[in-house]
Amino acid sequence: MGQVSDAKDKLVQSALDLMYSRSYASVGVQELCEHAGVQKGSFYHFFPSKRDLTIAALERQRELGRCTILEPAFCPDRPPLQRIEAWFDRLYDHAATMKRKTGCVPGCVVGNLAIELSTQDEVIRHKVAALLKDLTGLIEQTVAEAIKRKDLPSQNPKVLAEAIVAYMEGVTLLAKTHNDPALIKRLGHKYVTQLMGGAEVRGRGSRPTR
Amino acid sequence: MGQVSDAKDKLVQSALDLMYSRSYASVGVQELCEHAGVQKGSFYHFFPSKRDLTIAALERQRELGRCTILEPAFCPDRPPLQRIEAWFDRLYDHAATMKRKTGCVPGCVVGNLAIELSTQDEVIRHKVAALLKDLTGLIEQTVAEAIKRKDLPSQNPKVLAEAIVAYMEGVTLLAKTHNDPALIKRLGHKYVTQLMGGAEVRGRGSRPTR
DNA sequence: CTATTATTTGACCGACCGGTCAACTAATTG
DNA sequence: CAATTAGTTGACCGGTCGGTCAAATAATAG
Repeated sequence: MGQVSDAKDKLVQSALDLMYSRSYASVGVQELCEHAGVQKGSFYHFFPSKRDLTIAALERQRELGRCTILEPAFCPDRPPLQRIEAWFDRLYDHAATMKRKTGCVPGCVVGNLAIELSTQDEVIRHKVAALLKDLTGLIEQTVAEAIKRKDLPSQNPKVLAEAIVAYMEGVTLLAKTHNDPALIKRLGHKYVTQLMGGAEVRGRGSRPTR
Repeated sequence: MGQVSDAKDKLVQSALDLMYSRSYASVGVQELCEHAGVQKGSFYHFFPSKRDLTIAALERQRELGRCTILEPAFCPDRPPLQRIEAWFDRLYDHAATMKRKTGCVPGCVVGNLAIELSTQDEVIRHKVAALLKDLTGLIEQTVAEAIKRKDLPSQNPKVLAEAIVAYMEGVTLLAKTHNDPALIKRLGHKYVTQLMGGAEVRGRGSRPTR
């Protein structure tokens, strides 16, 4: 009953687009509405506040990231260490595409909001932390598998996964700061491998995938 | 001639304090002035814009970071790899202190502004990039020394230094997101060492400092 | 057709934003 | 002393901020 609408979705997508390429604070409700082609009243019909829209946008980012980056890279018919390589490859491709399209390397949506809002908004901080925990879980499974296959020396997969996520966020931050996607390529594969203690050759092509 | 004033310094320090514990956008010129005990007109007597104050604050942060973190940690009578360990130790101490004092882990001033403003303000982006380049240079010298001493396998010190700075920013980001200084301790020493290819023992106590 | 419900509209709110300015005060110089 | 200069004051500017609301509209259910 009543009319139906895609305004909610459009608002969520606009929030993701605009906040990703700039920042939370620099995107006003006004601009959000214009970008989504929606009136201000409709905004507050669907979301009690700008913060709530942001939470929804983060939720959407979780799905989007899973479909476009994580699932393709962490596809189980690749050996585990190559999944992580493929992940960094995709991050590089994404950064390069964004730079080509917008002139800027926008970094990581999650990391961006984490840094901008963690000290100011506990609700958003928790949401962001949850997304990162999820990601860490995925990495943990992957390295655990690599350890089981003896592609990696025996070690605590949970802490290692945290380290890898940290490294990925740091590399992304540097790429954004220098506005240079090449940095991701340069700091990708090799150093993640070293970070894992996987050193020079170990685990490379233990299945003939390269 | 004319009266003298410490308003400029007070404004710079206030900017550093406030923007560090929250964000650039969330700190208004008004609040900045109140915190510094200065009138708005005085603000614009010393700085043409909020952005210029921010640049000055970043410059101050360079000196502050050098004195309180970098110089103590990278003191040359420690072997090079231990300097990097000492660096992460100091970062942990700092985060823990901030958490105790303010309830929040504020992350890294430079990384925070990098993420918040890199896509929006080229001037600030360049300043931030310069500070990170400086830091990378210091790390590069350090790892180059370690390589020369054979504490580290032969490799490109420039790229390795970038990787270490990235890792440090990433760890700091995670600590801020989870509001947990312990994360820095957990992800510190061990994984930096691995990142460098310094693996388990190599280079540890090659001078009897432990 | 009527009642109900979901959505849309756009004017409006007080607060705050970054920035300007002319008048004023205090210290120094000759 | 007067002149010069550096710093201070606080009112003021147009614009934007996040958020509210009452009335209008469109789709469905009975």
